[in-house]
Amino acid sequence: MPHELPKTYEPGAIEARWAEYWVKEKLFSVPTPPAGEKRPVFTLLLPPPNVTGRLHMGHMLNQTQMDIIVRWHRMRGFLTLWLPGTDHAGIATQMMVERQLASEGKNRRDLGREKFVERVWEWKQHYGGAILDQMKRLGASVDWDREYFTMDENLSRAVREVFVRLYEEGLIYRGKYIVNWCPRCETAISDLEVKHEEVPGKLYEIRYPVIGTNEFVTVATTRPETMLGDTAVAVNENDERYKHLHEKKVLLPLMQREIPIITDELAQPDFGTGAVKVTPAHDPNDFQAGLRHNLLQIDVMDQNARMNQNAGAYAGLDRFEARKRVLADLRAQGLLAGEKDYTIALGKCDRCGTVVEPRLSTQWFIKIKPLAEPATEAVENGEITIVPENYKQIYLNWMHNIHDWCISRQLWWGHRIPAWHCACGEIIVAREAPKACTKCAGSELTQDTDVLDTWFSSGLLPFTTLGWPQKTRDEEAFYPTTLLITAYEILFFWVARMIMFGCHFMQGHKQDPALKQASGWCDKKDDSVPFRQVYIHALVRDAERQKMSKTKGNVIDPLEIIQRFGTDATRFTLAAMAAPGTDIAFNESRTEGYRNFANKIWNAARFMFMNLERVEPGLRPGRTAEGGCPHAGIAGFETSTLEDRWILSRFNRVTADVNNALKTYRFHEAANRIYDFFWGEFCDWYVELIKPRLNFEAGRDTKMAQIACANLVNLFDASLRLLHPVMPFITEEIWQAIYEGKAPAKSIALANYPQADEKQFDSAAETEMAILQDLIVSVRNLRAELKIEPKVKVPLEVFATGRETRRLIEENQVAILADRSANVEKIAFVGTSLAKLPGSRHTAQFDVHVVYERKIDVAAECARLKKELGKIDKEISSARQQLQNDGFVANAPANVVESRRKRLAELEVLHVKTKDKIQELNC
RNA sequence: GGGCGGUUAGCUCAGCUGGUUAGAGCGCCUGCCUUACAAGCAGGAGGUCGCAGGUUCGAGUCCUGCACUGCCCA
Repeated sequence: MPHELPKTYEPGAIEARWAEYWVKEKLFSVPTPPAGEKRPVFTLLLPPPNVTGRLHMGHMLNQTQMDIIVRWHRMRGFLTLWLPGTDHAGIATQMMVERQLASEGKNRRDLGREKFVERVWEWKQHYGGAILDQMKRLGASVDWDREYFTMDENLSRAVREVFVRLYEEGLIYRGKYIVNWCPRCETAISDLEVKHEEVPGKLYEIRYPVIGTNEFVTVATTRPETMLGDTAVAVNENDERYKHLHEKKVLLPLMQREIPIITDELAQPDFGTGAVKVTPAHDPNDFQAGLRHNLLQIDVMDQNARMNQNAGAYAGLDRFEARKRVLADLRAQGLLAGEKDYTIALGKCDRCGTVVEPRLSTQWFIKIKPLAEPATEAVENGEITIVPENYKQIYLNWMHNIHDWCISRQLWWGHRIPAWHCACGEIIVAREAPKACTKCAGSELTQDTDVLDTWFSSGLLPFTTLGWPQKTRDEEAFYPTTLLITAYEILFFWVARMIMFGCHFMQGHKQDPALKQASGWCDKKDDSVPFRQVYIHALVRDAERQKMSKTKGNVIDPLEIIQRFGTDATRFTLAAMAAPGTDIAFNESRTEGYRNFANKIWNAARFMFMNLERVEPGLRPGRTAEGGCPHAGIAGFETSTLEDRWILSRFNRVTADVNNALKTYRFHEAANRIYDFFWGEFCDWYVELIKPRLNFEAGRDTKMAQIACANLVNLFDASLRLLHPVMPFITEEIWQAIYEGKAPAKSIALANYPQADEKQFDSAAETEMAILQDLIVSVRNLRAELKIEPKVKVPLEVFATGRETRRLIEENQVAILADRSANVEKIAFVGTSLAKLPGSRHTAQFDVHVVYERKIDVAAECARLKKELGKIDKEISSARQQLQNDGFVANAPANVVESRRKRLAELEVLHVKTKDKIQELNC
């Protein structure tokens, strides 16, 4: 089989095959843990993508990070539950199906509510699962057996339960208020669903004649069309300009309606003319003022923001058309006193971009303060930690200024509000449809036509997906969920609401103490929170740092990137660029680089298999004696040489770093550490250094070769496990191949994650290896500078400053002689410094001279040496200055002072050597 | 108006709690098809860490101000 491995890694077929295998084998399904379960648990809820959704880069980043963390926990022996599902996405889904109907020349009213909802379900059956299929292709290791949909019967029942309880507790109320209304979606939306945009506009000044005088009051407004609904003019009580007009009335132009002049703080003397028109039905501030002064509320628009019959002559006009007409008419009557350029903060519907109309309507609201308080405390006192920490303050600020939440939507798709209206006016809120009115016993009850905000149901998911309102073992074991990974954008929409609902409805909940302890959450007092930690990930932008948007046309399709570079490379790109707190400018060249990394791994594997084939089959690692998975480090690694000691030490350090990085969600650090290790140390040095040992020709030491080979395969196995959470596919492919179908687990995903063994840290080996690397690099360097033909072998002269260094170089001559780029013929040791010789290089530990006839380029060499000397001298003076400074010696940690001293000694040696050489060359 | 972030090599970005010589990838230059890999190997050039102060024995890292820039909220 290894013979058949293509020279270039081709991810497509391999990834598809494993993705399917993982799902088919149900590798990531987690049964309800029995009582007495002792393993630590890790629970993660997938932020449900919209059922209408298609995978975009944001999902891909989010899911990559979740999958990394999830696989990492699973491999470390946690009982790891990742719950997938989709969101019914009220407005978006309804829009989708309405569009479909429109193409058939129909609209939802033609169908009627019931048929329409059926139609949405049909649509969902056909197209709804797309994004989950895409997730499967990403390798997301979720428990597909537990997939949820927010409109599922059990979750819907939980939604009704929550609504009824909140209503009974007085935390849900119904009332007529100004809400944000989208005239296109024909529904109310919450404050959060309005996006403000600063646009250039005009501030118009309109003259209202004061009745019984020849005077006018001039009011300033950005929305002249709403004047048709004016029911007062306000001035500030203390404004001297208007004191004489208190208690008077004005005649509203165009409508010829008499309206009072009132005094109210609404009018700021320094804004515009100091007088403002008051339109209680079309502005939230005016609405409040209207209540204060008992003003009429005249609604002049309909649900599509067209002027209605209250707008007199303007009825039937769209609001923007009406504005033009109103202005023209005012101008004609000489009542338009001025227009000034003005920046307007325009509110637009998050979903469709239509300008939102503040509209007076009857809606359901949640009284939020009582819910917000515990949710604020949970974060303040650290029961929930938010990473990166700066989001904590953002969260708290928002919670401190939170407003009541409008939860009703005038849609057909969603959870219908469990309230029934009786002809007598009574409203009955109940879990199931009531038979008769609780007040008049009448049976003519109609259910409220509104549905709930989609976020209302998704806010409940952390507990409803685990069986709430029933008390279940799942809930006891897996709640609170461990972590939430999500985008900043939905911190308020979703995260805050989950915390509020969790703290409220799970109050008093206790997680199974054994599991809680095993999972490391003993220090947490509150088990009502929906999650212990929140990690907020960055935004993925395009290569020019622009936010991706359909309108800009700069959207990068992750599936297309995957197609070209493979899922592993795409995942790696996102992981490697995901430094906490900074946005990702997605750069394709990086992905290309990580595809190359995959190819590098692939070819290293080919090299390994090539050698494995020549060894008895018994050498391949198999099941351990206990029959379980390979242990959590490198098994069966024999350190017989310096490079063995070195790579083992490096592997353990990298393993420690990677585990630490993942612990703190430093994905980029984890990815980069593995990359540097695998490519820069394992491939570039270790594999090269053991090549001489892998010679199986007759007369060679086969025992030595076998050890080298075993080391190689064991190290590879461990490295694959280390990398697996980031690049699940290629690691699975090679890992399975190593075991030739007899792998100790069904998947590398179920093998053990490497843990560092500090006993295998070997600083001495690392220092020695660094000297050896310096020597080899010096020779390569000299060869390049002397322009020696790559094929020509050169003899070397070496002077070692210390006895230890000499021994080191002597003992590792084979390694030096085997280096293809250095291409050394033989090594001769000398007793005096070679630093002065042309064609030599020096470090503080050794001088090396390439014996070669060709003249060096003296001018270039001088330039290099002078530059080097300059650097050395600069560093020497700063080091001396530092060491002469009593404050430094007294205050700096001992190891810092010590290393500075050592460095200075080294620099002094380098100074002498470099200086001598400059003199020798007559620079 | 309030709040938060960014400014480090030609480009895209690392540099966590202040401590040896500021790193990577891509791009660029030079040389190599060396039997794992040209999606590769070897070597090289390239940075007064936005500006000005301050704290400190020591600042890319902490503080203040300024400039430019991005985001969120009202």
